[in-house]
Amino acid sequence: MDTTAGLLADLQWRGLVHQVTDPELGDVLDHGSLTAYIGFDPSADSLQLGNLAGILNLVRLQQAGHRPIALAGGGTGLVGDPSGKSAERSLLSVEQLQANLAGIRAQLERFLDFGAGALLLDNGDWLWSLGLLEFLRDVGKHFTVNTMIAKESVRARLEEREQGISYTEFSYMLLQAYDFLHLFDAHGCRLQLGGSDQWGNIVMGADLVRRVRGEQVYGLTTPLLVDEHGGKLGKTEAGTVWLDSARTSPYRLHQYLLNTTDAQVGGLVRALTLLPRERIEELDVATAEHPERREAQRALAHAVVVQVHGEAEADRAAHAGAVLFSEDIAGLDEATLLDVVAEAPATTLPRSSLEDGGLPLVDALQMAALAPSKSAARRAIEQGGAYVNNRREGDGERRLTREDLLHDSYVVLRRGKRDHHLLRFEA
RNA sequence: GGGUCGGUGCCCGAGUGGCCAAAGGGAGCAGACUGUAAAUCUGCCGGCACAGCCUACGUAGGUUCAAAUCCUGCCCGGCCCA
Repeated sequence: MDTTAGLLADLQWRGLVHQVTDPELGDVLDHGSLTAYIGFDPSADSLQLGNLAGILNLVRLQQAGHRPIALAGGGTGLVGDPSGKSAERSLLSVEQLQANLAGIRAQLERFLDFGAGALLLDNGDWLWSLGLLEFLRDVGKHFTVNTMIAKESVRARLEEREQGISYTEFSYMLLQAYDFLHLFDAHGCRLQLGGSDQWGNIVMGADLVRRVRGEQVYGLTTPLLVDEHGGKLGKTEAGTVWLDSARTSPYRLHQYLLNTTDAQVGGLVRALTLLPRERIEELDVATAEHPERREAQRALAHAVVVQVHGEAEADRAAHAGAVLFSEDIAGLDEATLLDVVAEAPATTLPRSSLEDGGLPLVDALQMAALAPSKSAARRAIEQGGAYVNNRREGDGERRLTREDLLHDSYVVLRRGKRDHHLLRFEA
């Protein structure tokens, strides 16, 4: 890894730097080894696509010779961060939290080399044993309520007429500040990274270390990645895009990224892949000159799926997509058909359901979860948004019969342009 | 604890006895155009046995021929007072 260009400069070029507590951070990073951390929210048992940018920043740090710490918020997760939240969060149970931490741990191990110095810590390890009085005297004393209520995340909630903020969430920022102090003491950690919504929390942590230990530490935030509609990256109407293949299949992940808009793709390639600068600049040119080829989108989708699920899964996802969107399904031989459709969700039904006049297409669409209700399924059909074996159907009364079976066993349903589902009929 | 304002469909937000499955906007879905893009245009957007019926406006009751709209209890939240 070429570090002479400067790690911070590279991050800036990638559009991953929103704010830095001190411009000298660039020099500090380039002249010596630093320990840095990012906190991950354990509100689910899997990380999300949006977390990938943070994970990769840790990877970049490690590759540049620094020591990354991934901090799972097992303690703070019990309290809930008010940042960016308009409403009070519901509290997680301890058991739920443990399960979530285990899932997240497994995912992080794919990216960071914990054998080579990287650390994975759970702040529950020190927050659980922290006494209230000790905390109030040692930490609370260093902050005035005045600055606390001035924080954007708190002020928003104070001004909001319909929603207040509980004392619990109000205290969150102090806990996070304490984390930084603890990591500084225990591991010499001098840098905290986070999304731009973490700026306030990060600054408080850096302040605390400065006041209590008289040492200079740093903070860096990355811009929040958003999709073309200004929503958080990886949040779709169908749900969150997860890094866990059981929640979001590699195929779905691949498709999600392949559909990135031209305007967005450059930024995502920079943030979500470790591709070298020259390669990324090639892709920029490709997008500008031949947007219809979507080379950058393909590279993005491929790179991300390789990182998250491995080479084989990435290839399968790409191949399946290519076939599903271009060729005539009915013409495929059985092996190819199954191989391709294996990437799409599938449902097995008894063969007998095709008897007695057939299975109403409306029911089939609903069972395949391609429509939330029969009414919606009927509408989709009548509007021309439903396909059987990739042929459009317009009749709301349509029934599936043996005539529709491919290779005597399968029916491929499609809703709209891109949602496929395999029905497998067995005796 | 007292006062006061409020809880409407995925979200925001109108409605304040019938014309309300509930204006408007956003999100979402489908179709056309395209490049499995963006923008734009069109349609849809509670459910079902679908020209009809059922369920819905925090919750439980009540008044009325008729309630999201009126009354009462309860739950939840904001603000103010203690």
